[in-house]
Amino acid sequence: MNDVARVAGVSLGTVSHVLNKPEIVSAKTMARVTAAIDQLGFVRNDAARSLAAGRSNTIGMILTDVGNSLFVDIARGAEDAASSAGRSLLLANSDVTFTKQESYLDIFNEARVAGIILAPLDAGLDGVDRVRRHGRNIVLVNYAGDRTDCCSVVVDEEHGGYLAATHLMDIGRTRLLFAGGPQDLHAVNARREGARRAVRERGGSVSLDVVHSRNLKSSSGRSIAQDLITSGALPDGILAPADQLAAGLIHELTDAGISVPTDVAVIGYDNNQFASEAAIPMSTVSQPGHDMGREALRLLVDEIDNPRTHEHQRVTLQPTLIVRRSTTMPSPLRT
Amino acid sequence: MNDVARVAGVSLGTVSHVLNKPEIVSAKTMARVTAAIDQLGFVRNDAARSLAAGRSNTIGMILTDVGNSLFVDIARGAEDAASSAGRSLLLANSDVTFTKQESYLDIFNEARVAGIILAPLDAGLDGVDRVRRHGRNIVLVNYAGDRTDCCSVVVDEEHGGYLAATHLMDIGRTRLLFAGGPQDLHAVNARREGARRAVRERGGSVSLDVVHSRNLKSSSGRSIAQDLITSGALPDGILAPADQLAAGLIHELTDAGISVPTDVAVIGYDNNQFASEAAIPMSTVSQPGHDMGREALRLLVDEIDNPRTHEHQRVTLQPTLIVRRSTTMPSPLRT
DNA sequence: CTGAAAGCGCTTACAG
DNA sequence: CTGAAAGCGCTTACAG
Repeated sequence: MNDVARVAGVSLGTVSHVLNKPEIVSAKTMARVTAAIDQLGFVRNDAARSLAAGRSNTIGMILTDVGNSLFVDIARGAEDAASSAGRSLLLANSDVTFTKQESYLDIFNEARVAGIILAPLDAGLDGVDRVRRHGRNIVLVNYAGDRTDCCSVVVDEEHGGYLAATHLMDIGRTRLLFAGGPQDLHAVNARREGARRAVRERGGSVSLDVVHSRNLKSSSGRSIAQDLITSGALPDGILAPADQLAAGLIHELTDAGISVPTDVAVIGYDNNQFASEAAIPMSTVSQPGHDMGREALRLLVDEIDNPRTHEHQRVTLQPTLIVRRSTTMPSPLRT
Repeated sequence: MNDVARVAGVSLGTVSHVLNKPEIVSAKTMARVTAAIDQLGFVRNDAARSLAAGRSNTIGMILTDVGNSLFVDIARGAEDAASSAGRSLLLANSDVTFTKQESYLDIFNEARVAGIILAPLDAGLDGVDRVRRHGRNIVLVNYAGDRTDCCSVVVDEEHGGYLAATHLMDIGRTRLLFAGGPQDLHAVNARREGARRAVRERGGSVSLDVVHSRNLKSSSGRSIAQDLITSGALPDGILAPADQLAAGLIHELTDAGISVPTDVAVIGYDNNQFASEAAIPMSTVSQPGHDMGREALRLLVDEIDNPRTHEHQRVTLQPTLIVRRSTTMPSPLRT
């Protein structure tokens, strides 16, 4: 920047002004300085800028699992909102690992980012305290426990389960199974409760069984399906709290000659990319990932820009039902 | 850090030493300083550190498309290697958009990261020059054009096409079709050439037709399949240069009552997550994403640490064939 | 092994 | 509208 000032024949402060407050610089000076910048190929040193200004322009985002398209959607939403707001977004992948989440929190903290968007693991929100203690703004997305001391954007998981169960009952299924999922995942529990409520409200003779599994992967779906087949007591509608799990279920059922959806209708959760690509396109509950990311970034920027007037809030978005062939009676004639 | 020095009763420089060169500090001083750090909850300001040291500890990585699991694997590989090397990795998603790629390049350049790993678009490598002119280390991954002035990690795309075509011929297919893909994508062209070479080398009466498509999405696969069905001239083996495309093809063929793989064997490319989850698990060519990321980071760190002795090199990794049901004759009896 | 001091490249009141 | 100067929080030779 010194070089730029020399070449342009102005002072250091003036160069800084054309970069940060172009509106207070005269057109002539402006032109001289930008010419010098171009000529020299000058690129502002952001480390120095952050240090001098006491704040940075970039926002850090920590995703639970970039292999899950929900988080990719969230990142895209945040990215779109960030570029509209003139901020840059840097991503980190905690990869469902608590220590990685904590470590990235520290990295962003050391980098003095303007704020952090965290999609936290259920495992714990200790890091949030640590970061907030340093005055760093943080907003939680996708899961927020019961925290009210920072902004958060969550999805109504209970409603998602409710939607899925209601849909299965609407197509006439009466022996439902909520299949799989660890018992200690907040989202899974909420979805299960939503399904329970739907069945309760419907009344009548609809039953809802529950089985658990170690994780939400397709292998768990397969083993659940095998157990069902062995037991001989098949449900006629299955709710899986994840598309992967549902894919494993469908796979194994179909292989055993059990027809999906005729014998058993299956609905997943998350609307992952492959849900629509499968040979039996999968019904699912879709979470508004893009909106989640956008909202989270909006809240964060408000907190950064208006530290005095900002009030923490929890934004709850609604999931939507997506009906595909895995819960649709095949029509005798395809159009 | 001033506060830490005061509380510990040592000088500023000493605190810096315990953070950066713990081996030259006495045990007693070390203990006093770390105690003070804990007590104060001190977190080093990375902006100041980068500025004073003239270099940063973090590495920036720009991915073409985090929605594609290949890039997620690359990120994971780089992340693993980075944490072993004591560096932190920050991600950005160019989302197959050239302007975003350029903008992130500039952001990392402004941030004075220690180095950049770029998975570039075919669209152009201008930004690479701009960044290198500022002395920033950069390594290219997945695609490198013909650049030899920086390190790169690529996959032998031609060999991938060769593997796929050879496999189809090995299972007795003789009327092959290389289906889809824009004509201006380097990777697609190389895969097609590999397939051609395989057919040529095999000799005999195997034919290889080629059709193009606007993109690599499943909708393109569907429309290609429709055209084939309409024309009535079906191949008995199809190579698709992307799993998505293959999924669309399989979908549409199956819906029309054409059996995959009995009538038409289909092989995809990339080994995306959904390839194994599909109702007809898909054969595909797998790229070693994790290794690509790891290698790229290794090359970058070598360039950063040994600027004098470092020599640019291109590492070419080999893809592998993954055979699944979409190219396997179904056995009459399942075990 | 430790301390004092210069300097990294910016921003930002403050004068003018 | 522009310039001079202090200061952001560290690192790093250099003495001792």
